[in-house]
Amino acid sequence: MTQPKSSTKGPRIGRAGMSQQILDAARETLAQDGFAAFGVNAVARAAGCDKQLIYRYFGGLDGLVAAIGETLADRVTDGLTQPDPPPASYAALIEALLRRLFDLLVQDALVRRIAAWELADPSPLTLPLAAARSAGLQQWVADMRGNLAAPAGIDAPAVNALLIGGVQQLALAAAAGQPFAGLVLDPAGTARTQAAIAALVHGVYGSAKN
Amino acid sequence: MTQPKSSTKGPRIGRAGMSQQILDAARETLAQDGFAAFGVNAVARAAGCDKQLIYRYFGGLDGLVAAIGETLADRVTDGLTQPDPPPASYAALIEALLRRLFDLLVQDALVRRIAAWELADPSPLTLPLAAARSAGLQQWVADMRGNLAAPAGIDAPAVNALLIGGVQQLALAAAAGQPFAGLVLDPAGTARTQAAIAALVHGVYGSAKN
DNA sequence: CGCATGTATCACCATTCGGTGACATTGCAA
DNA sequence: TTGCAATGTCACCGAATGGTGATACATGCG
Repeated sequence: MTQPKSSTKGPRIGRAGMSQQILDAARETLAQDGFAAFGVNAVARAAGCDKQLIYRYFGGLDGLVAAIGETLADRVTDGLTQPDPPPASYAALIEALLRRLFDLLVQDALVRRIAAWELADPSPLTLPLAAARSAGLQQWVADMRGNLAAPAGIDAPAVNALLIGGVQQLALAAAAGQPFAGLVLDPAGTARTQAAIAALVHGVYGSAKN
Repeated sequence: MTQPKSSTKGPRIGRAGMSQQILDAARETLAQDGFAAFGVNAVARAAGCDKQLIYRYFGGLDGLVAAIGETLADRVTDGLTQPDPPPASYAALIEALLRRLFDLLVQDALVRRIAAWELADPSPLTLPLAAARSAGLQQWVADMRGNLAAPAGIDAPAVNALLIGGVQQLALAAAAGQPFAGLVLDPAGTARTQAAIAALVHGVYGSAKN
């Protein structure tokens, strides 16, 4: 009974396979349990391997987070992209961005958890993550903008930052199942949110096709 | 040398004094280090007493958080209040609310950390905190509103939730020293933020004195 | 064959955490 | 004075954390 029937040590899937497995487990752990539960032990458990491999292949948690960050910008851009006609105005562009960002955050737990992480526990670790998320947004805008421009006399970056923050906040609260500022985020509340987005965007940027 | 010169045990400041000391230490710990570092040991260390007293006087962390929550609504309402003329329009009311909320969150680390806590790690513990924060906002609005009402045809609760969320998000990012959505939150960025708030509010609610 | 290199795991370390029981001291009250 | 409840501290527990050798196994190369 003591003889090693099936070898438990030694290479089985190889470095490349195991690295990918660890990376997937890290994403899943972070997406499911948030950054507070995100550690070497938890990831190793989820990956079904020894934590030593995380140090060997990624140089610790830092490297693992950096690896997640490298694919994050594309994940955001892809998550925002849907096949439909290009926006006819700057207002329509921003409205589409906000609506899809809301949907993306509600659906993609990883991106949502990362957003929450940046806010609650900013650290050198989260800086590249924040940059990657921002880059993903900007990439989508660059892809879709065409030659649309914001109306003159309005500080579009500041206005957009505010709106993006609002959407992000509501999406985080929705995922938490908590009402926010008196707004309950059930399906009906979601519809109201989208209508409010439209009202705000067209209120500042105008409904005309500029 | 073994005789107890100055007694280290036994009552010194009494239950009331010690409870207050613990409560203060809890607020400071949460404000300084955030919810991730907020635990029985950390609070007891900061209060300079044994953690057993936290269990005795508050019934554990839960009760301590609840005690913090009880004073939170008033803290928010007071933090928003400043002596100045009542708003002349619904738009001015909301604009004042948003500007002051931004300032409050930037200055009051405790309120800010609690807001971040609700987002990053929602739990039964944070529910009363979220409710208290929301109640503080609503109390201020009730005090200031007079008989101003939102323009018809606009879902004011949803719009306001979005704007409040945006302000909150920017304030959290500012405290973290991180740019948000391309907006750098130095003094100049803060000025731009306030201008963007005004533009958005008057865009949806109109500049007229309704 | 023999041996080095890469792969994967186990065992262990010090530290911290939340939580509890036992004990010393004080002050009030009978 | 005696007794007792309240106050405050200490010591300990099991569990979990991040981190580091040492070891077993597999493979390829000479």
